[in-house]
Amino acid sequence: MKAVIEERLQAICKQLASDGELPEDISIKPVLTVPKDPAHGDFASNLAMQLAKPMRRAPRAVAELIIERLADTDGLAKVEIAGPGFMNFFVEAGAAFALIDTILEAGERFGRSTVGKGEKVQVEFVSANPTGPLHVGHGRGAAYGSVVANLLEAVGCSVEREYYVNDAGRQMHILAASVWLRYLEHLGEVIQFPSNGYRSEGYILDIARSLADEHGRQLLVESGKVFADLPEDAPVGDKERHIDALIDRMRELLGENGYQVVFRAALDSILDDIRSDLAEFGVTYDNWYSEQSLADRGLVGRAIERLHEARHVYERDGALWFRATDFGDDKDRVVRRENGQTTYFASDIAYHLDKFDRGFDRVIDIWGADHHGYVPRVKAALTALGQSADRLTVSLVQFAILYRGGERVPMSTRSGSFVTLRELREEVGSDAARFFYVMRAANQHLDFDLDLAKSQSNENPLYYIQYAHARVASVFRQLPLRGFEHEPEMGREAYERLTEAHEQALFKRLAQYPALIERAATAHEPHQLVHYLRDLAQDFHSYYNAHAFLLGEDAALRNARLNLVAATRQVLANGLGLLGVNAPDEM
RNA sequence: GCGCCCGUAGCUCAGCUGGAUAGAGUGUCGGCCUCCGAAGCCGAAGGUCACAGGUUCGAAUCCUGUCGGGCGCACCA
Repeated sequence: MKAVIEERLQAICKQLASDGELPEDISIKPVLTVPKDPAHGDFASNLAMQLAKPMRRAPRAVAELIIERLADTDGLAKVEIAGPGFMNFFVEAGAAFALIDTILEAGERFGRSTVGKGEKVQVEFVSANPTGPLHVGHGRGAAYGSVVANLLEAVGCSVEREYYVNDAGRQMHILAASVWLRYLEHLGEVIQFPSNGYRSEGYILDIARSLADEHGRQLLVESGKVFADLPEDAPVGDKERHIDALIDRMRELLGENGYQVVFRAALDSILDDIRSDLAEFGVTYDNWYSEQSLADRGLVGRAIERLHEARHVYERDGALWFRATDFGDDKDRVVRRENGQTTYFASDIAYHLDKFDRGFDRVIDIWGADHHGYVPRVKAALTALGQSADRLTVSLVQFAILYRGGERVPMSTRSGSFVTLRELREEVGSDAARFFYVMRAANQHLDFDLDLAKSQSNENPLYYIQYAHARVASVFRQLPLRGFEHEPEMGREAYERLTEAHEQALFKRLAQYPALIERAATAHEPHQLVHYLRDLAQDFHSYYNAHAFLLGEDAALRNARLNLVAATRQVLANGLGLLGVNAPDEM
């Protein structure tokens, strides 16, 4: 019904233009909103106020003009002019309630649409360095990214979910060296652990042990040979030099093949862990994209060449710099270091070029908020290479702070006191974790209350919503016990009798669902869906408490109500489904 | 110093891209189970939308400045 009125208004605008009332070039898209106050009708429009100026008429006069031309719209009971010039639309009861049938027929598909027109969208999220298990910060990105992907899919985009594996950087070599040292130690060597290696992480020991199980003593080298002549691991200055020299020595002693054995063992083990962790969290990917593969295919070199051909690079101090300041960044950026190695940024340019080469119309990157300074340089590089940077959206996810017993849970990666995503899931469950993560806007700091997420009480908004769903299921379980059955056809004839305020409110809420999904999807804002579901659950609970609607002897009315309630359950289930949260029939 | 995010009820947050009397949860106070699940419902109290200007029919929302909080500012990834 909403769409029908909007189309009519659009047509009227065109008429007005052709009648010379309105300049042709003006483009106003009539949009109906759902007023908070039911007295303001089923829908409201501010169109008359927007047209007032170009038409040089008073808003209320414009409204009258429009209403005259709306006279014969089917299903429209009346239109009122209110306040400064709002038009309030009242829809005929029967016409409106037909939506209940639409919901029941569409089932799981209700709320899905094709407004995305099959646009190819890539959502890249989490992409944490494979140097250890995911922690709670990554969890928020995982939940957010997967729901954004679900939403975009729901509005008809063709979505690909990707994890960018940073398997090429120096951190990975440090990881491999750390594993190797633990392996040597496991086989009885006495080692000196570098202070900036992965020293206290327990999973390093596990990988080292399984390395020993699989390869025995094949990778064993006496520690004397390893550490001879290495520069000191000074507390302040020489850490970097020390570990780099250690890595070089390791490659020398093991040979490239031996080195790769350790490297792969470390990477594969950690990646497997991340993969299963995310899968248990309901997050799956279409693609795991290796950073190393970019270099292997020569794409990093090619990207730098392209920048060079476009004359956007220059040499200084032996390094090659991209002139990012020409494209809005505050500094120029190094793409190839003095030592000849390309930077992470260079890989990232190649990576983003490749995304567009793979044919995505739009690319969404979801990053932790601490990377925000990185956005301008990536966009600068894309612009410099003739790509439209508008097609890249970077969503920044703010940090989550855990609270337990009213106290902030200390989290620091280096101290080893961080909480892993796995621990969080085990403590509160995947449903609660996902729900709480996306409950707030992504650009909002999140206070994650562990006690609340665990509590099975009215304080917990997730339980409130799931309870509404379970309650509806319970109603339908009760039916046969009371000698009734649900006859949708009979109910269909009695929709105009759903006149209670609670029924009207509940129905209106259901009607908003498709538009809400569209908004949440285009704005990349899952929290809108969370709030909607909370409101919908509240409408249902209020209705449920106000009327014993199962008990009446009036079969037609009872079935009309059952249809309404069944539709409510369907929308709750669909919404929770997009959040990746269970909709239980019993709790 | 520069940049990004944020500032709304005691607390945690919405506010649908500028609309009608700024809303929820929680907490506080007071009610509701002989009846479909009380994990629920109903009501009350609670606000200088950080502050000061500006834009216009109309601003929590847009612009400028100030104050306060968080995060960045590598030839690391």
